[in-house]
Amino acid sequence: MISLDTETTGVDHYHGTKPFFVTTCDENGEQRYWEWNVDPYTRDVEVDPSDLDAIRLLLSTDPTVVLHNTKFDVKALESIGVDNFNWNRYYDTLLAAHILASNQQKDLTALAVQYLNIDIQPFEDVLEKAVKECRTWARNNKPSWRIANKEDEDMPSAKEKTWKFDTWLPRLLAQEREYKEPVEGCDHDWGMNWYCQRCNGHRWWVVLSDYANTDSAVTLPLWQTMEEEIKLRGQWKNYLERLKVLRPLHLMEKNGLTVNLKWLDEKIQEFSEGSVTCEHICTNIAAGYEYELQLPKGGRNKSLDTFLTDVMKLKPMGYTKTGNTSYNKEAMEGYMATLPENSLEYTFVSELLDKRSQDTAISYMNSYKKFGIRIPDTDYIVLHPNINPTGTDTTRCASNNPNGQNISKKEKRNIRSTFGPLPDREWWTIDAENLELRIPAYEANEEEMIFLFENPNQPPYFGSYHMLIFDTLHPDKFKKHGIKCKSVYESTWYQWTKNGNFAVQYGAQEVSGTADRAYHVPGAQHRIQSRFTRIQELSQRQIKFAENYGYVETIPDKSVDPERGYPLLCTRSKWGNIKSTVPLSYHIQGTACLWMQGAEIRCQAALDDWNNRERKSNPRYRMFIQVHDELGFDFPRRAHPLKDPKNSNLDKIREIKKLMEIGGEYIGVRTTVSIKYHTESWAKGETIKC
DNA sequence: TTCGGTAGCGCC
DNA sequence: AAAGGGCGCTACCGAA
Repeated sequence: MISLDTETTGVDHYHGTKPFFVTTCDENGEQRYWEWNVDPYTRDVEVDPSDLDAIRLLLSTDPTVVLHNTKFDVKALESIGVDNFNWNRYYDTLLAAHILASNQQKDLTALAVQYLNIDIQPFEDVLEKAVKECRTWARNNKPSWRIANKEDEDMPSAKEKTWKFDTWLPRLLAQEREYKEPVEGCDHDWGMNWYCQRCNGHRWWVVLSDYANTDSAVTLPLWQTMEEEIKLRGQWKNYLERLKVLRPLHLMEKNGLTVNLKWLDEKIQEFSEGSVTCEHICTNIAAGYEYELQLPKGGRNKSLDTFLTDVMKLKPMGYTKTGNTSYNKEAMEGYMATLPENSLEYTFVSELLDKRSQDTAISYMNSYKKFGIRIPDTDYIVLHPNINPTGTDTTRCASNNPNGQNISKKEKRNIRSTFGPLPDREWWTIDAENLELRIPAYEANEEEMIFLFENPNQPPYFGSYHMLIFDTLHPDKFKKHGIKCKSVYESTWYQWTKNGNFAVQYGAQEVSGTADRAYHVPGAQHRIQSRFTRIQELSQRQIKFAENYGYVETIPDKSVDPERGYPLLCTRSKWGNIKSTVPLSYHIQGTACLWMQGAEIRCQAALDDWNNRERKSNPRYRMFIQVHDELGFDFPRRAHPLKDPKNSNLDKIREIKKLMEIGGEYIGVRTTVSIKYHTESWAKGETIKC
């Protein structure tokens, strides 16, 4: 068993980030490490091929490898041609940290303190100090060096703490300035000015290697402690299952998703013009009040605040969590509902709302351009959003650089329309249907709801949960129009019913009236809860459990561990008690995302099988994104699934559908998926029943 | 100049 | 004492 860690020139593996330091440590504490120079003008790493052979050889002896954030190091190694990492023999301390304490800090420094009582922070502090000093020196003395910078197009992820991208700098500067190299074996006594009092060596030579080697040395004992603890808590099977999802996610990230650059530019242009028009209308209205308005690029600034509060004298519609008057979307919609439609105030508010939504969309699209990699000879760029399975308090994945999970599908500001398969490819997107509603319904045995989910073709609700609730709240309307209420009240009562349902799903408390306001029906939540009492009881059980133990567990998965679910620590209020809104929400959300995790693992195995059979150098059947309950597949383009099923990918999609839906059987919930087929864009999908 | 908090808005 | 869960990104603003 060895631990392995890499230090890199950044985090953007697809923009030239490379490892310049690889360190390993075995169970006897023997360390091996490889360090390469970074060209300061290009940031290219001058890798020694014989070192690569040594690393490959080490991996080929099939050790069990322990890493902290496996996907990152595997991508770093792959970028320099080391691609024999064995996904069947590794452990990850980041995943371990999540299963042991889902909502606590998970960085190596925090874990070393917590599990080993070792403080490695001083190594990071001294590294930070050295790097920052070196950056300042380099900026002043080597203007053509490529110091990490937010504006550098090969570092789209550089935001704050940019110094972390330049940890290669101290050693280089030590050489550049001809500082004396510390004598190996000397028991260094570092003085205040970086010099060793004993051997006269300069600390910049070793500040990075000391830091990195400490990390790899700590990782093994950390893992051993964590492994024991995971087993002690009866979570070993759940942990092993969790390990399996990293490879599918890794491949998903590598595949990435394609955006049509022309469509993207058109959309940016359209929204930019739209935003300017809104801005003009707003500033003109303000001018009528003799107020020189400076609209913010983001949500709000002082100029806007003053205008809304003091000049137009709008009464507060709601408050931010710190108690300031809120001018968010909800407040704006509140003004629009109460002000006369032909008033200046109404126009101002609606134009401001319009401007904001377009500005948000523009900022997202600009980030796609920043992160996108051009695909030669096409109009497409490809994005590689990072997917972080330990980024949330539950088992949900987070996504960043760029975030692939908040791409607008609103009708008016649809951005998914700029995403789509390459001309020789086709996309399939598969959604779990009402997954987070089904889980509590089946678990609590809420019979009326289960009947609905089991009989999607039967009257009166035809499988629609929203319609069931609609009838509960508006029986007269439902009696009159039946299922047609959906279209008759599309943007009013039906939409409000959906809004209220989501509020309840995410834990809105009855006493707050939040859900009632969303439903536009006083007392709505109470009426619903008295019709569906069992889910309410389930919630109480989860709260009780969380109050006793501090966490909730997901529903045990029979294919993983029939005894134990995955533990999720619950958020506490500032007074230290469990927030009552959390336990059921985490229990359901956590279960839903493990359902998806299982689906990803099973689907990737099927894709591997198909790809191996084809024996092409590039895997042709791939997953490209997951958005919590939606999974995207990128397949070679074949015939249309309805027009020419035999020559289409329909058989493979049927298999995928089966592999996804079977996950419900393991948790006692009937789960179904809906399937869309895309040849042009992510926004345009044909529903395929199969 | 850097950094963190606040706010707003996109997704499920 | 309060009562809507989970995220990431951008802009703004004030303090370090």
